[in-house]
Amino acid sequence: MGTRRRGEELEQAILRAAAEVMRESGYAGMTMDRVAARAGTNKNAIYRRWPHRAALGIAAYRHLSDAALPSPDTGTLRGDALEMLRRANETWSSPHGAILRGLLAAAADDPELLTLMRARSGADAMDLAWIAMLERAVARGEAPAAAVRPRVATTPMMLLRAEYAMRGIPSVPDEVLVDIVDEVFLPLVRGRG
Amino acid sequence: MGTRRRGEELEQAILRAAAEVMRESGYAGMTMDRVAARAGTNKNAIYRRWPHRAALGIAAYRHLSDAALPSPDTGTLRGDALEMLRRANETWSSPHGAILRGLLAAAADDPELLTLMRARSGADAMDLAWIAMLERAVARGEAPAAAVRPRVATTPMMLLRAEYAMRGIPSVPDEVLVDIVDEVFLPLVRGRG
DNA sequence: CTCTCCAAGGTACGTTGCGTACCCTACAAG
DNA sequence: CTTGTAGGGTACGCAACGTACCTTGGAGAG
Repeated sequence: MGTRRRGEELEQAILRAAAEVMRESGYAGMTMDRVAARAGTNKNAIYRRWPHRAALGIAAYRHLSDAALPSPDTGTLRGDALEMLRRANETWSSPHGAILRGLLAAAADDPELLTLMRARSGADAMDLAWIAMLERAVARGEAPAAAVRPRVATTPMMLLRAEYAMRGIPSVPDEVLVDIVDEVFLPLVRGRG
Repeated sequence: MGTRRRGEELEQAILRAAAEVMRESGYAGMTMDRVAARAGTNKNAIYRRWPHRAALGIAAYRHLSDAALPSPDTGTLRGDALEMLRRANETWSSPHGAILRGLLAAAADDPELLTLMRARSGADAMDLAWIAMLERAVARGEAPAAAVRPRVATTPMMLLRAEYAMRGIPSVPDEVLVDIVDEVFLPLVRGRG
């Protein structure tokens, strides 16, 4: 027989299996027995590594989320902002996003898990991208330097997230994205001049 | 013995029991057996009325949520806005709010339940209060008429909600509320002039 | 080369909680 | 008085989580 897997190798196999199961049936359908079976091992091996299902789910999520997209550079602040929102909207409304929402719901009342999620889902990197975007706009003379503030930079994504929480969810219509940019973000940036 | 309860009377008893249990142990602790026991009946009577636990939870939630507070009127737009946010923050971070979050998490992937929640939790009434607030500010000459736009009015509450989703939750620090008002809401309103 | 120890495998179990099935009983209406 | 319907009691099936315990492979020390 193939030699018995150990340590790192086994760990990767479990994570891969968990990711596959989540892709097929979402986080809700990711049962420990199923993951164990799929990975060709048993629950012991899993529980020796992660304390509970949620932790495994979060750990496995990174196997789905791939490299961060490069920051868009359309030449205008409006174009960049819209592009960022559109990409985020696409990601969140994909099957991929459904999994993330499932995880989020499961972690919703456990702050410890929530911070884990934050780290894995690249929310912080996202904020930095918005700051960078604003700085480019300032360099082009398109926005006042005073507009480069964290609260301003994070507002559009925050609004998009809240929009998800309110609606049934799947996908936010494009008009809303345009609205967020034209009615909130740009006035906010320009108002600082 | 007291005569056997039926129809409306029994239904109310069940809802009251469910609300009590939720108050004590949150939505997660609201098991069907417990509710039945507390109501002095059995699960049959419950399942004859609600298809599943979530539906009962949502139905019982109205027994906790009481009348809407009156809109604040501090004399300044800034004061009103801050007061609204502070009240919302208090409500959401109370035990009461914990229950609501639990319900929300449970309903998160069922659009049908989500709309039910929206109706019960009075989110729409909230938006109207913000519009009214803006109109008073316009009447006082404190804000340009062009600032009375739905997207502007809903932005602070949206930001607060997103803040909850991001953090572990319980309570958003007051500085954040001040920030939302001073860094986003007021500039947005004034920028319209 | 052998021994030893730990991680992995196998399997079964205890527990909780949802939702269902049945059958018995009170009570209201005809 | 009869009868149908809603309540009550109870037990069950089932899915999943998390745990216990024992057996076995195989890597590394001596």
